[in-house]
Amino acid sequence: MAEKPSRRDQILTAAAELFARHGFHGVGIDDIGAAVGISGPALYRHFRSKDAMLGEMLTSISERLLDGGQARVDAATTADEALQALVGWHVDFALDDPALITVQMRNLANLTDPDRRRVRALQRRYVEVWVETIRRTVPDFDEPTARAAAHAVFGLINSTPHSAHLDRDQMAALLSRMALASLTPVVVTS
Amino acid sequence: MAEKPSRRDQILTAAAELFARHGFHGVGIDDIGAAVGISGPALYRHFRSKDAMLGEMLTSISERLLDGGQARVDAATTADEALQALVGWHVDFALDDPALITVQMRNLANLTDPDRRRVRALQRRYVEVWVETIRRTVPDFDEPTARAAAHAVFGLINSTPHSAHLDRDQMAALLSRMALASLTPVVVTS
DNA sequence: CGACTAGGTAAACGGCTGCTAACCTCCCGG
DNA sequence: CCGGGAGGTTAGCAGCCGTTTACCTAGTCG
Repeated sequence: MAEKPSRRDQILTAAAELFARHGFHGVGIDDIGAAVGISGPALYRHFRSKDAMLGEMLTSISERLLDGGQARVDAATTADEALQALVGWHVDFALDDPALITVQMRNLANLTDPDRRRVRALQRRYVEVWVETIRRTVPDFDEPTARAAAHAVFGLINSTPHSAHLDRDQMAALLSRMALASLTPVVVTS
Repeated sequence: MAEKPSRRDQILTAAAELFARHGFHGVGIDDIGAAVGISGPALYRHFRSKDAMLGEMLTSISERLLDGGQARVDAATTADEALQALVGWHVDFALDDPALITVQMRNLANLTDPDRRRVRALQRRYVEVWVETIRRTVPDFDEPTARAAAHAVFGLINSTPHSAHLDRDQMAALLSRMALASLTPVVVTS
């Protein structure tokens, strides 16, 4: 089978890589074309515009994140389990698709208005999944605090692309451990 | 006295704000001018080029981060104290200058080659300060792990700009607590 | 076999944008 | 009073870049 990736998908992954490295405006249509072996305007056989590529890229990322996260939480039986699953899910995503994570973090501002609305809505729902899960395991967080904590954990996990010094498994273990520890309820020490 | 900020500095802070919001390529020379009340090419009385603005901006940020961090560590007497001071320093910086932090995170790729080399060198030295401090308090981290952990903590703290739901002091307390907790040595529970 | 389609090309256009040029106006020291 | 530098202005150029156009293949299918 092997399910050869469609041209559209080839283009999207190549573009994601480039956008992640140079930023949306730092990448030309010709660069993207060259990255998949065709040149320049041939891309318009597959996408209506450069903006449309970014739009499709970001909405699909946001959908995958939300769906996967929701599924992991639903599959968990305890609150602690849910949080661990959520952290593991996001860590895996960030380690397996660093380019996509980077683009999602940095290039929201370059979206078309309607696209940005869509992506923002999806992201908000994903954050809500986190907020609910966090509040179930860390009772001393009120809702705004939990939301801020969720964003902080995203930052922690998404920092991945900048440091590839460790191999994948060690990195996953480290990030999961740090993320969970950062969400530990205050403990009175000594 | 009041030490009125020089025109150069006005321009740099305005530009930082714009770069943070729209990205380097997303901001025009005219936008920056308009933000300080003059228009367009007048900026060239103060900077040699748009790239030079970004260069000066990022090198000064990196220098401030390094110097301040080093000073805090030097002033501390114990290892734990040093780590707390370092975290507090970075948190304060991120909360007081969210635009600068954002630009430093996202726009390294837009620097001129020599500028990028300079900034990278400064950043590396700053990371080294963290690595040494972390390793003094978390003995079970080897050096690459400590480096990865440092980057993760940067990500955690630098996520600030995306969530201003809490007021400054609550935010500072939350971020410091989370950052320190994420660096806690493994504890055998139950 | 012919016609249509999918997917590619190279060439050209048009707008945006960084930067330069030419010029103007304070202000201030001798 | 007057000469020059500091700091503006507007007009314009040059180059880049997203997009359109016109054209060229292969396959595919009636």
